[in-house]
This record gives sequence, C-alpha cells and structure tokens, in this order.
Amino acid sequence: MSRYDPKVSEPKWQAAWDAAGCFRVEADPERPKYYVLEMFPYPSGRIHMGHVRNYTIGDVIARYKRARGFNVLHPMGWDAFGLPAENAAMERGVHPAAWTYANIDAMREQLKSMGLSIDWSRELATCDPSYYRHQQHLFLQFLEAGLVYRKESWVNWDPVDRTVLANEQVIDGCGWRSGAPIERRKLSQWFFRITAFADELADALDGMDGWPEKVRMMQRKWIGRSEGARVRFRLEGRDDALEVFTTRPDTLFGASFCALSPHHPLAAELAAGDPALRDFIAECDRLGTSEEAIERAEKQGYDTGLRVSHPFDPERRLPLYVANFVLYEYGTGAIFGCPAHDQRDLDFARKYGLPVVPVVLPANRAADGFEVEDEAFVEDGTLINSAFLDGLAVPEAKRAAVERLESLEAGRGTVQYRLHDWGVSRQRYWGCPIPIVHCPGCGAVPVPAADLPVALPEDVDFAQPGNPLSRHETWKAVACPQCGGAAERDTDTMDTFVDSSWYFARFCSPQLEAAPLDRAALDYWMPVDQYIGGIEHAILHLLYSRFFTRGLKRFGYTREAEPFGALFTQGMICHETYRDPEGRWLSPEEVERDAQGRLATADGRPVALGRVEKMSKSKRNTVDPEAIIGSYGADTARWFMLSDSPPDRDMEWTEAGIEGAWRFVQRLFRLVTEAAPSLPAPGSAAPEAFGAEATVLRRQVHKTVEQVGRDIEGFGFNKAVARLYELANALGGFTPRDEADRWALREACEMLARLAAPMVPHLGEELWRHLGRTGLLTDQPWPESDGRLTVDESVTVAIQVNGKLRGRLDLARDLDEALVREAALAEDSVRKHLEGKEPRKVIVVPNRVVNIVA
RNA sequence: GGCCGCGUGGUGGAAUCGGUAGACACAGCAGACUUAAAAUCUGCUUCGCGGUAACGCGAGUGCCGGUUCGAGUCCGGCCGCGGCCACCA
Repeated sequence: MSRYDPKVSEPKWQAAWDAAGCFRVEADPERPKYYVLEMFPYPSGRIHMGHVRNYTIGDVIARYKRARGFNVLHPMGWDAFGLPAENAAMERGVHPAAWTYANIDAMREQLKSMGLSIDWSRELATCDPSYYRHQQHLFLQFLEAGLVYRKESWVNWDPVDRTVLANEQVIDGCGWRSGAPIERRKLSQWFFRITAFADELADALDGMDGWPEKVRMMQRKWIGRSEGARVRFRLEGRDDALEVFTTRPDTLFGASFCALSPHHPLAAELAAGDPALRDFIAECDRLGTSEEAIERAEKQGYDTGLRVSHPFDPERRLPLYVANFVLYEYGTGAIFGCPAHDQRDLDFARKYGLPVVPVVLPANRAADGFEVEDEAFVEDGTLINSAFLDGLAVPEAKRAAVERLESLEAGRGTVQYRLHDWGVSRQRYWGCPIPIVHCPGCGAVPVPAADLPVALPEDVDFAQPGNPLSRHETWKAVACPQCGGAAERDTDTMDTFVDSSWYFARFCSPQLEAAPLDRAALDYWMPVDQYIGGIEHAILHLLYSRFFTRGLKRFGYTREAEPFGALFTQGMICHETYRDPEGRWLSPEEVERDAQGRLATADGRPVALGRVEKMSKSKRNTVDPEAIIGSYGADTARWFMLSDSPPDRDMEWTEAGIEGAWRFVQRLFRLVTEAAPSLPAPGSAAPEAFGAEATVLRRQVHKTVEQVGRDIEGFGFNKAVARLYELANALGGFTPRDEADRWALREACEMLARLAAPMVPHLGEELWRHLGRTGLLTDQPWPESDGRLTVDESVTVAIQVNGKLRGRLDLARDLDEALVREAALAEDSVRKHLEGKEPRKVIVVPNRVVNIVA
C-alpha cells in the first residue's frame, strides 16, 4: 500500500510553486486585491507553535482568496531590532547584526518548510539600513509636522534593561520584558504626539466592524476619553491658582477639600519649607504602585495648611492636602474632593473629619434627611444644596456649572485623555538611530535627507553595560548640519514599536529607494484586508500603527486612516505540564506514557502531570515545530492546527491530535489514489443521469463546497475540517457500480482535494496529480457548487407533541402544510400521546418541525 | 472593585433566524483482517430505567425563575471560570 511521504512531496511542491512564481504579485488595478498579513515575527532563532498557528491561519485565507480570484498580497518580514540581540552580544560576543541575520536565515527556512503562499520577493527586515533609513525620513516628517517633539520629563526607567519604557510597556509597575520594578527618572526624550489623534483614534473604533469588540474596547479604555472641566481654585495668600480636572463640575458645591499628587510641583515647592511634608512625600514614593499595594493602601493625606477659595463662593475656604491617591500622570495632578459623590473622597473625608455634603439627590428620595453614610452616591439625580444648580438633573447641572465657570473665568469645559504621548527614545544600540544632531548653538537639528541613513556603527563593544552608542566617540562626533560647528548625534534609538508601525505599508513597495512609500502602491494595496496575530498586541502595536497611519495619511502617502480593515486574534497553544519528583519541570520529550497512561521518565522515575498551560520555556511544555514538521510534514501540522479548536480560542497540542491529523492525511491520500485508476478521464463530460447513490454522494459534495467556503470566510476552520471528514467518510463508503458512479466519484475526489488544498496544500497538489490532472492545483479557481444539488428534495421533519419529540417523518421539501399536518397526526406515536383527544393547535414550521399542542 | 467574555458527553467541540442537542474528531469498548503486533476496516459510545432485540419511557446544555406552541439560543437573578483594566477624579 502506497503512503504519502511528506518528506519527498512537500519540498517538491514548494519548489514547483516557487518555479511558477505562484505567489509573486504586482499591483494590478484591473483586478480586485486582497491583502493578508500576519504579525511579522521577531527573529529569535526558531519558530514556535504560535507562529505555526498564526501563519497557517493566514495561509488558508490567502490561498482561499487567491482561488477566489483576488490578487493576493501575502508578504513576510522580520521585526528585527530589539534587546535580545544585544543580550546575545553581551553573553556570547556575537555582533547583534550577525546574530539577527543568522536567526532570520534559520527561521526563513523553517517558515518555508510550512509551504506558505508568501511573496518572498517582498521580504524585509527592520534592522536593514534600506528599511530604517526610510523610518528616519518619516521620523523627520513627523517632526516637521509637529507630531514629534522633545521634552524633559519623568520617565519609566527599567534598571535591568537600562532603558526608558513607554507607559504601555509598564505592567503593574514593572518592565514588560525584565519584570524589574520601574524607577522614575527625569530625561530628555523624543515623543510622538499620539494625543493629537486621541479623538480620532477613539471615534474611529466605532466603525471598525472587522475588529473584535474586545480589542476595540481595550483601545477605547486605553485612550480613556473623559469629558469634564478644568477648574481653578485661588490659593489663599498667593497670586496663583490651583487647577484641577473633574468630570463632575456639577458637584462643586459639595467640595470639602482639594488635594495634590505627591509629585505635583506645588507639593515639591511647599515641601521645600516643610520637612514633615517632605517625609510624607517620601513615604508615598516608598509605597509601590503594584496591585496589592494599591489594594491595601489606605487613603492618606497631609494638610499643607494652605487654603483655596471656592470658585462659585469665594468666601468658602477649603483645605489643601497632599494625598497619596492622587495621580500626577492624569489630568492636572490635582483634584477637588466631593465626599458625598465619590468613594475615594468619602474614605478620605471620613478619615480626616471633613464635611460630607450631599448635592445630588437620588430619584424617589426626599431632600430632608438624605445623608451619605459609608457609600458615596455616584449615580445621576437632582441637584440640591447647590445654589443656582438646585433642581437641575446631573447632565444639565454639568453644563450649567461649566457655563458659569467660563463666565467667571474660573475654568472651562475640556476633554481629558488617559492616553499620553508616546516616548520613543531608547538608550540602546540595536535600534533605529534617531536622526538628530545636538548642536550647542542650534539645538536639536534634523539630519538632512541627503545624509540619511544615520547608520549604526559596526565597531561597538558590549563589554560594559549601557548604550555603546553614547560611548562611541567617532560616531557621535559630527558637524552641525546648520552651522557646521562641532556637535553630537543623538545617541538614542527608537522604540522598536516604531519599526512595526509602518512595515505593512512598506510591503506595498519594499524595494523603493527614493521614498519610504509609494502612493500608487498604497492606494492599490492598503488597507490590510485581514490582519492576524495575538491578542497581546491589542493596545501597543495596534494603537501605534493606527496613529502612524494617520501620520502617513497627513503626509500624502496614503488615503487610508486605518491600516487594518479586519483583525483576527488567534488563541494560544497550550500543552500539559510535567514535573519530576523533585518538582522540576520536564519537557514532553522527557516523559513517556505506558499502556495504562502512567507517566514516567525514560529512566523510570514517576512524573506528576500538571495543568494544561500556555506553551512556555519556563514550564518547559513546548513542542518544537521543526521536529513535528520533520516527522509528520507541514500538512499534518497545519491540519491539526485547524482541527477541533476554533482559531480564536486557546488550543491544546496533543500527541494524539497530531497522530489523528497524520492518519487523516494518509487516509485522504489512500482514498484518492486507490480510486484514481478506475475513474473516467479528467474533464470527461458528465453523464446524462445518475443512480440514487451517486446522487446522494453528489448532493453531499456540492453542499460541502458551499459549506467549506462559508466556513473559511468565517474563520470556522474547525467546521471546515469536520465537513471534509464527513465527505471523506462518504467517499470511503461509496462503491461505484457504473460509469456514472465513477464520474461522480471523480467529482467527489477532485472536490475533496480542492477544498482541502488551502489547509493541506502539498497533499492537494499530490492528489490533483494522482487524479490525472496537469498544472498546479494552486492555480485552479475555487470550485463552484451546483445549486440544484445543494437543496435536498426531501427533508426530515421533527414531530413533536407539546414540544416533546415523538417521531420523525421524511417528507417532500416544501410539501403543502395541510398534508404535513395530516401526515403528522397520522403517526402512531402522536396518536398514542394524544390519548384520543383532539389537538388544540398544530404549529407547522416548513421543512423543520410540527408541534402538536394537546 | 469595575467592565467584558464564557459555562454543552470522559475530552476538544458542532448546532446560520428561537425549531430534531451532542455533527466531526480524540479517548474508550467490541469485532474483522493478521501467526502476532502495527496499520487498516466495521460497529457501539449523554445519563437513568425497561427490553434478548429493534425499540420504548424519563432526565439532560452551571443553578433558580420567566417569556414562548417550542429555549443551549431570548429576559431576570444567582453560582463558577477566564480575560482586560485597576485610586484615571
């Protein structure tokens, strides 16, 4: 019995696709385009199962759309800058470039072994000067447009990675890579003015139907748009005022204190003359910002002694505190406290004995005797105790309060965002150099376009920690482009998220030298029709890319404001975990399973089975794709990836699962190759008539064509896989008796090969050839289903009595309702359950169900 | 604490619109082939009760209630799990 040998077959078809240039594409305005993109990989050295899932999903879509007649762009590149290359340099003495390019070479081979339908002629790596020179050009365009600026600010400093991190890269007060607690430092940094698009970025989310609601929600919350007011409280005995932000200007009459963040400049100023305040601020800094710290931390404040006057009633004086719960990063770093209508303010007021005056009355409550006890009233109601606001509902009161503030010049309505500008300066070597020269006379001067790229020097040493660029005297020293005097390069490099914020656009014209991007190419290809990647990029990469694309639009590179028309976030790959008796993690290869399912190591030591968890190096529960592809082939790996689990959910990788996929690949091969010799010649004319069994088979074939297409369109690969199993089962049980049967069997075999091909492309080609077809299946259009065969002539109708199933009837489709009713009432089981009574009502749902109500 | 999502057999999961719950696969069991094993093929496989059997009856989609001729699907309340955010004024 012949077997399908992926080791021979897969390289053969990959070479054939390559020789035919199947996946090389050019913009062609005559044809509809489809741009499929998976998030490009970081060249760590080896692909992992997450990559296999990501690229398999993308490849099914790409191949399917191609068969549907689209001009499909499906490129691949490398997110190649980043810290691991520098760590490798420090640990092993390899140059980051050499390490990175070697990794790229290795991973390219691995990806190619998957049989992906990628246009490799468009491959790019972000660490290549031919890429980052254009990024430097774009940076300067953003600068010129006022969308990049430099400022000195408090930054998140990762003491382990010795670099600055963006707010998005700080998780629970720790660095996203290193996990080290973040320190605060004041540094001069370059920022992208992402807040200039805050409104647009938030508003556009509403129309982005192709994105998961979950991701849109996360971005919306991250941008954090709040409408409210900035209010000035005059400081007693001083000329200046304290500005606070509030979303509840309606509750101003309930104010009983104001509070500053410990990092507020005024707090620092007051601390200079107040040692006790200095101690209090230091105490606040000691308390971490971690989850538990916040949970446990009690509201604490320090009365500065200073008083502020109420904007609506200057006679009223409120105490000014420095309080540990006021964030410096949000709003103005200062608040007014209205204890009756804010839980935090209430906690604080109770602790320090401040007045709690309700100013919003809940509906259905009498003003008399309404008091706030332990729980602040935060919902809408009617204003009380609030002079000119009394009697107004909360929304009107907000408007009225803002109007009054504006007329008194004591504040104004405003919109506040949680989103901050994106700091991109990184004190690292392996990144895109910031194309700026710092001149003692001229300040920060852009590097002229003609001098780009500012290339990374190659002669760097990693013997000492920190940034080798800042120690590289000859690279750093440069003449000022403006005055020609001695100056220094900016020695920071850009956050690698900048690199990935426009690569999808560069794929449209990856070799273009004269400019970063080609308008005509982008007009044709952009936006990406389907973007596919992990949910972990829901905020960072996806938000930055949306911002960057808006910049590109402003500079005239594209007409699209949104880079990704549709987004699909795939689930993670999980695996069982194992530990030895000492509690050390064991990898799946170190664990053996006996006939009873008991686990042990090769030398017989018992193994404890742990939970199924996300594959990770630390738990050692990873499976190497290269080993899997090496022993089972890419098609088997792809088939298993797509089976069973819906692609947006986490899936468990199991030995049994991959074995099952292997068996199916072999079975398909066997079914088709065994049938092939007896089949009529390819392309022979259809017979006039078919026997009953052939018709049943043909109906299933054509229904499967319809369903598989629909399933792939909807990312229901597990369902498509199930349909193909069903078709294979039907095909296996079909014995042809005449020429018409054999024609139907050929049709079934060909359809099965064509429908499976996006998922198992090498096998598809192999089957196509065994069926006597010439040319590549990859170049065949998607099969059409015959509409006459996708609708059954008879249907099975469920017969219910009082909603309970009592029988089934095979009836002609669309049979007259009266006849259906009659047939149902004639059923023995129905008569039995009616017990001689007349039905009160009979509901007939055409072609589905009859419900008899007794 | 807030918001969002999800709870279906031993397991992964199906079930376009409110209309036959459990497709398909994995695991398991039984059988065929085989000297044997592997591979392959066939059958069974939600639970309980009755029956030699075909089959019949009852229960069943986390729990409680509601709407409906009819609910896995819609509504209300609870319980459990997961995710994101987390003193954002």
